[in-house]
Amino acid sequence: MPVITLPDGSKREYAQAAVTVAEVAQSIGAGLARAALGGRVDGKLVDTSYSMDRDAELAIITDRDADGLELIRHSTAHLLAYAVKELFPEAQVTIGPTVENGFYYDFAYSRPFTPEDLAAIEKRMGELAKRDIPVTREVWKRDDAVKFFLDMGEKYKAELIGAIPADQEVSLYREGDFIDLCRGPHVPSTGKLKAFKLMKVAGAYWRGDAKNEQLQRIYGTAWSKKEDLDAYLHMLEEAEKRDHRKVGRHLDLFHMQDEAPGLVFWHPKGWAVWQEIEQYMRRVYRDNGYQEVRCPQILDRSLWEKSGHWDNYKDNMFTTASENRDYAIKPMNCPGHVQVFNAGLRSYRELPLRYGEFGSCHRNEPSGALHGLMRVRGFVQDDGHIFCTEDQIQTEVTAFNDIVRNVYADFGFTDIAVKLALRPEKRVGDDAVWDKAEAALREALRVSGLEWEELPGEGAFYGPKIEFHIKDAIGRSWQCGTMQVDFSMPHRLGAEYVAEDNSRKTPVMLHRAVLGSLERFIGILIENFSGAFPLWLAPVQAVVLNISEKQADYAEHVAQMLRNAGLRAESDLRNEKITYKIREHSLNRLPYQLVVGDKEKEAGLVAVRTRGGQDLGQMPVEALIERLVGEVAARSGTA
RNA sequence: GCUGCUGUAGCUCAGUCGGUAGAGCAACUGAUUCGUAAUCAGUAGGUCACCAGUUCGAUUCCGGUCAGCAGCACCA
Repeated sequence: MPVITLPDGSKREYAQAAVTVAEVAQSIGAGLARAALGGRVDGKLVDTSYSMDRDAELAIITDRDADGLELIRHSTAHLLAYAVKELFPEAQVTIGPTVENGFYYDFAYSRPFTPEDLAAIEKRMGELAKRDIPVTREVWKRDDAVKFFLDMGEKYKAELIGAIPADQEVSLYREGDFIDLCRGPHVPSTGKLKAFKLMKVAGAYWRGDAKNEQLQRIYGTAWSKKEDLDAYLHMLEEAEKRDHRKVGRHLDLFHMQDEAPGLVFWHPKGWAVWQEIEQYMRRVYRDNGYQEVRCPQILDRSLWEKSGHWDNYKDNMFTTASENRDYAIKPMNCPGHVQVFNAGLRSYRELPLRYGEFGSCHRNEPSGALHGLMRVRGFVQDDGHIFCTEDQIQTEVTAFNDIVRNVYADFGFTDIAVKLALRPEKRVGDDAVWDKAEAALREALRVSGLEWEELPGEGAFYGPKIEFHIKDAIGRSWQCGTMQVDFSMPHRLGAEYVAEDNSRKTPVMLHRAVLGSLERFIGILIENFSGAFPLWLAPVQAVVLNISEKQADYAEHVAQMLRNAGLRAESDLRNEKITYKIREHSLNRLPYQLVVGDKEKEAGLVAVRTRGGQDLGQMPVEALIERLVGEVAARSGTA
């Protein structure tokens, strides 16, 4: 006679020996019974058919819960598999998990699915959902399940089940003629799935390993109601509109071409943005005790062998040769900075010694990885290396944590996630060194009061790293900053300093970058602002528009005054109607449009319009300059 | 790198069931001198990504190469 406690604290006692989630929902109300997708019993997610034979805490899951949406997505993945098996009986099922905004299901099939297949599958899914077929759970012995799937010719599924310990029972879910191994839980019937859409088909490796055969993955999105689905599809359109490749072309910031895959041609306007950022970061270097250096692009192979890059990173390095010597174009700046350190006899008194460089690096990324500015083969990092003692690590790392957050705030990013990537399989240095390095970063994060997520196996080959991820205006996350502790490379490259006791010691090296690749960071900025850069970053900050030819000289005079005040200003003297010019500059995201006609010319004024369409009225040129200079200094002015 | 798709004017795209191509915008010329998101008229612009093959003839069909897009793998 179980007593069920509901989330509001109320208790319900049931006369029978055991009661299901569905029965509890029914006893509360018919509406809830219809809405119930599953339950959470003592914190564990279960089906509505789950039976409770003792006292329990129960929350009924509906599509209003985040868990309910997960259930819907997971069940929609199964519905997809159901439809595929009906239409393509030879296709073998594998796995179908939920992902952000939806789900996917991987199938083994003799050929890729076409867009027409996708449409047919989606149609069948709709029909199956409409028939409101019950979804039921069964518990089988593992070996029975393996045999069952093998007999059906589902070798992938059998392999998955075979990996489960033999003494364990497995759960299978049946809907109509379709049966699938699954941990569950699932919605009680297919009719609960109302808002879904298949998005795309792509190859994916069995068990995520490039050495295995490639499967056909179908991606879909699913929501609890149609309005949510529509809103999501609309968001995707918005993201497409602000795609940096498209915006970059439209705003004439940069281009890329076939002869230089993964490499960027920066146009004057894009380079103006770049320079603003680079000069800003140069001030950050200066204000935080860094000295700027510059090292060669190409270094002899022997140096890369010593640093460990030749063994661990060769596949990604561009190499070249001359007069019987092999060289590599640098993929990282660290070995160069060690050479600068080594060029003099260092004292402990000089530490910490901080070098910064806008170092141009090249990495031979796989062709399939290239993506606009986000993943390139040639890029510049705001890269720095700190040579210090073990005792100084924590202070340096915590100071860096502050720099990172201040810089991001200046660019308008305040939602920062911190991750700690730990030792990878392919690495230099013994485990004791890695223990020490990982502990140092953990401690520094703790002292900085940051929360972080740990990523085993994701570190650099020479050391663990803190990663800083920023969230952009439409909720996407990007890795930018990094801080890595390296106990290996200084030793490998022979870095030493004279300690207090006159002995020679090896310094610790901290690898760090705030923005990461400038190319990528600018790509992120373009998408974040949708091309409408804040005033301080805008390639052209103001344009002066004359109404007719009579004010051409005055318009150019105003533009010159703005330029004299250090602003990036142009005049647009074309013989076009004022509405034409305004439309064009607004589409080009130009922050301030200054209209001058006879009235303004006579009185020495400008009529100010912002790119948002706001009319600020007439004002003296000096007043405008004061306003703009103030906004640039404050890094505001995103109007 | 793998799988699939794509490559036509500066941009966005149409088209050719095999007979060497078209629109809008942009550019250029002329007219218009205009008050807050598109003035009108005209002109010019393409080795249809590249290389082979089939064919009387290929931008179109076949093969290859390169590049791009989506996903996977990779992202030190």
